[in-house]
Amino acid sequence: MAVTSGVKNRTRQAIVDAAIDLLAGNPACSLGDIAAAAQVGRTTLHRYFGERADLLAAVAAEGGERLVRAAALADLERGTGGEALLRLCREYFDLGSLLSLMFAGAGGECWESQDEQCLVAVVERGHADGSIDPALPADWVLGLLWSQLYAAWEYLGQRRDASRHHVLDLLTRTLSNALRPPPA
Amino acid sequence: MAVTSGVKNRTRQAIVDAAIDLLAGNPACSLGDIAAAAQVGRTTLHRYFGERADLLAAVAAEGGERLVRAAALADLERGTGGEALLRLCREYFDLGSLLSLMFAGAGGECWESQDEQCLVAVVERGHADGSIDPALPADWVLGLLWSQLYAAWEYLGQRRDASRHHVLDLLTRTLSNALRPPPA
DNA sequence: CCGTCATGGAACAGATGTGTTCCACTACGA
DNA sequence: TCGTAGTGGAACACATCTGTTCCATGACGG
Repeated sequence: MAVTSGVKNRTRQAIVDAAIDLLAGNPACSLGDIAAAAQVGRTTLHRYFGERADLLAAVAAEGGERLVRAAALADLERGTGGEALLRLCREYFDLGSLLSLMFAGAGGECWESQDEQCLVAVVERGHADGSIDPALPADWVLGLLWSQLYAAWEYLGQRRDASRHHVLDLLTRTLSNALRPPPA
Repeated sequence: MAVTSGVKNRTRQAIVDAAIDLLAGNPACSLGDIAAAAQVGRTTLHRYFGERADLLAAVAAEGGERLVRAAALADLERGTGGEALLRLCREYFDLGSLLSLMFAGAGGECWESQDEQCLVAVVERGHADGSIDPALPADWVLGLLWSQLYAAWEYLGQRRDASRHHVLDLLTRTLSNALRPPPA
């Protein structure tokens, strides 16, 4: 049951990708719009995802995978907690419209459930090694990470003249400053 | 034409208030839900706001007024730009669910149009007087302000044990750190 | 007591989205 | 050439939201 036809896989992926892009802009968008964006008939979409909830679940699953992949690329075990968090931030920034989806979709309930614990551990490592202000609770730090990521993504979308690299630089600077512990 | 009946004013205000609360949680919520939340018949709601768009416009107007009022309370002319921005942040924080609405409603297009310029001036004052890192563009700083406000509001909503004052303290600390210029 | 003011409920038509069924078309391999 | 897999279009019933109309009720002042 593992490998379906290559065509089916590609169609399914096209639908999920289109769904992520459109739902990021408008969480209430219609299935017809998604099908059109995926260049697929609405009938075909329903063949892959019987109900809207099925598609949303697939989107959540895909989003979760991308987050896990990004976290893996960030190599969270290396260096101080603060450094690891900044690397993670850079990887997350590449996720693009998925970032908007996290905010629109009730702050992301599902895909973070187990990943959350892992990230909390990184922040607490930062608390211990002095790279993150211990006065900032771990979940506050993570909320900060997400909100600044979203702000950066929006900023990039509105100011087309700003280069991706420049925005990432601003993001890194403000986030690392925000987390920096007081000079003791 | 200025003063309608006191009853009408109160009913209208109740509808707008309910709309702000519900739309903040779900921008696609139905007029029936809003009417129910305002403890008003759907007929009455339609009597005050012929179309959904009319209600949304009233919500935007009310939101704009609240923002302007908050900005006035912050006394933006006083002190350094950085200090003024932190005072503004504290005032905005009291706006509650309106914060969520700003993000859900496409990042707030209308009510900021003229206010935006005023806030940009405050940030630039901060650039000049050395209280805000000049490497951070003004609109980046404002985007940061909004995103952290949203994060703080969400944090307060999820962790009911955290006191309003404590969250405001976290917000102030991280925001002022993020904007602080490098030690030169 | 009577009129009006503000309201709520019921019912309706129209629009939109959803989920389903049925049929036709194309590509591809046996 | 034939059968199958994957697809798209048309049509349908169903649900929800919207905007409107009509009528009944309670409050309040003259």
